[in-house]
Amino acid sequence: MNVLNADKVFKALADPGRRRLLDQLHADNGQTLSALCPHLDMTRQAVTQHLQLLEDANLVAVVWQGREKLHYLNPVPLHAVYARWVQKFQRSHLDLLHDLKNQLEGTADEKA
Amino acid sequence: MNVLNADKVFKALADPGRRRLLDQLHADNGQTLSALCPHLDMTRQAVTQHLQLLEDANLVAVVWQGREKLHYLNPVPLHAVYARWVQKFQRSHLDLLHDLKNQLEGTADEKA
DNA sequence: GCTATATGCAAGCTTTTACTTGCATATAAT
DNA sequence: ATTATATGCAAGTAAAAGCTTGCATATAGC
Repeated sequence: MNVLNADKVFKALADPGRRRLLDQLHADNGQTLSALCPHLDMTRQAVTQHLQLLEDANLVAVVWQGREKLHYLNPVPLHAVYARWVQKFQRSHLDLLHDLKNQLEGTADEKA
Repeated sequence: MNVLNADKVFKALADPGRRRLLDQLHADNGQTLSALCPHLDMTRQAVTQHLQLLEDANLVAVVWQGREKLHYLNPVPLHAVYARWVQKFQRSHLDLLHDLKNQLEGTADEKA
C-alpha cells in the first residue's frame, strides 16, 4: 500500500489538467510552480491544488530551493499500476473475441 | 481517438467500484448484470451506471442474450494507456534521483 | 395467460471535485 | 529597507459524480 495507492493514482490521472502537468514535467523535469502555470489556463492556486494531488499520489516529488518549489516526476506508481492493472488483463484466454466465440458456440468452459 | 479516449478510460478506472467490476470480470468473464451486483454493496441501478461508464471507455463490451446482458472485458484500452502513459514515463534519464542529483550538483542540462 | 426474472429509464438527493477570489508570508533583488 | 517574486492558506461557488427510489418493459418459465 506504500508505493501503490491505486485509488489516489487513478484519481490523480483522471484529470486532463493533471495529465498535462505530467507531460509538462516529462518535457522538462524539475520545473517550478510558476513555470508550470502558463500551460494550464487556470489560476496558480488551482495548479497548486492539482500538483498537491499528484504529490499525494506519489507521482510527483517536490524539492524546495529557496522560495522556489521544484517538481519532479516519480515513475514508480505508474509502473505499479501497470503491473497490477494492465499486465493482469492482457490478452491470453481473457481475450474478448475468444470468449465471445466460446459463448456463441458453446465450445468450452461450461460451468459443469 | 478511436481506441484510446484517455479521459474516459482514466475516469472509468478512478472509481473503486468499477475497478472491482473489472476484477470480477477478470475472475469470470461474461457475467450478467445480476451476477455482478452481489459483489458491490449498492443497488442494481448503480451498478448499471458503473458498467455503462466502463462500456463508454471501451473497457467492457456487452452481448445481449435473451433478457440477459453479458459483460466481457476488453483489454485493448488498458494496453493503449500503458503505451501512452507508462512506457513514456519509465526510468531512463527521467529518473527522479538522477535529476535530483544533477540539480544539487549543477552537473549538466543547464538552460544556457 | 400469469408470474417471476432481468433489465431500462429518469428524476432527485448528497458528496466530491474543480476552480476562484482575497489575503498572508517568506525569499530574493535593488 | 523597500519592492518584487514565489508561494501558501482558506472560504466560497459551481459543476460533476455517485447513488437512490420508483416505475416501466421485455423475456422466460410454469
